[in-house]
Amino acid sequence: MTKKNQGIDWELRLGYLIHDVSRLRRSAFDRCMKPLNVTRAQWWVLAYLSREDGMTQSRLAGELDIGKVAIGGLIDRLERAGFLRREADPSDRRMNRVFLQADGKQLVASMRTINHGMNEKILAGLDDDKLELTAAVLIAIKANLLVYLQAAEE
Amino acid sequence: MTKKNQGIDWELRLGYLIHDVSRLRRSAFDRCMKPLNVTRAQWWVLAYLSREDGMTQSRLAGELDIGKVAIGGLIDRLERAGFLRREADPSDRRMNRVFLQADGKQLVASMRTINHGMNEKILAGLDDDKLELTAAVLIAIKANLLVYLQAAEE
DNA sequence: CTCTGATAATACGCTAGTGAACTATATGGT
DNA sequence: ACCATATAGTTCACTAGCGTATTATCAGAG
Repeated sequence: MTKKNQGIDWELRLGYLIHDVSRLRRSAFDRCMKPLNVTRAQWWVLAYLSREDGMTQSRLAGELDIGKVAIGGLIDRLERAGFLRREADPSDRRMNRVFLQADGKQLVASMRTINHGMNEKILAGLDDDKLELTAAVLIAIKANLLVYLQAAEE
Repeated sequence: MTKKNQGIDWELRLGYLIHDVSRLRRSAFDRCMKPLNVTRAQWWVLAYLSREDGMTQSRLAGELDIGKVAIGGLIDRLERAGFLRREADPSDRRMNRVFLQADGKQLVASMRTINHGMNEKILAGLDDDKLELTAAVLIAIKANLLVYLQAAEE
């Protein structure tokens, strides 16, 4: 009787919770970043780019796990806003490499501190042990999900 | 040294994880539901409605925590597909009440079983203790987030 | 060298969310 | 009874994601 399936069904509760927390976290994030006039999706692009400048669009899409189309649109908007610029790769003209501009770098710095502050408040009152176990459970779930999605591939 | 802040910063890791799991779970869900030709957002509408038929649009928006515009669009599509119907409230003509149609009820039933099966696979190999603690941590984070968002309100 | 197939990016059309402005209807205070 | 305010829903313009089809370019087989 230590196995699952009687009582509350965690399957559903956890699903709701993860969805909820993720959504609320997004809201909070967006609220923080609003004064900087940049969206969450755009922030991710800039953050990844700051760790490795000059990636191709496809590579970026892969890192962020979104489609080529989505990344194209994001880069469009970020380029229009002057935070980065596209540059055709000289050795393979199919590829665009994406480089942060000065404005973009500055923005990333501001965002990092804001983000850090927010995250601290959000995890207030939770000690490391519990967080560690939670992370482990989430990692396990993620692994299951990847298997599941892989299986449905063929 | 049992307090936080040295070593790995959980703030960031957990953030990524929650985001990831939520996203992957959505993907898995969508893949499951694809044969039924209904999206995740639409499924939520039908599920909530099945618990209390005849809600107003605003009420539904509140339950699902999305905006009036979003719910309007979802209901448009669901109505067009014949899963539900709008009906003006006789006592207050500003309101539309939304009712499941026979097709919609049937769909909800199919979805419940599919969803249940998926969730079981996703939580495979995790015992109740760990899941319980994870749920508790997520609930705490959610509470923090609500406080945080509330605070930023004014 | 050429043709075939893979890859990078884009265009297009869809769902889904946001906020702001608007219309129609209710309701409460005077 | 009337006007101000609040509420329900819609429209519009925007960001963001998906899948499919298209175009340009590259790279390898014959």
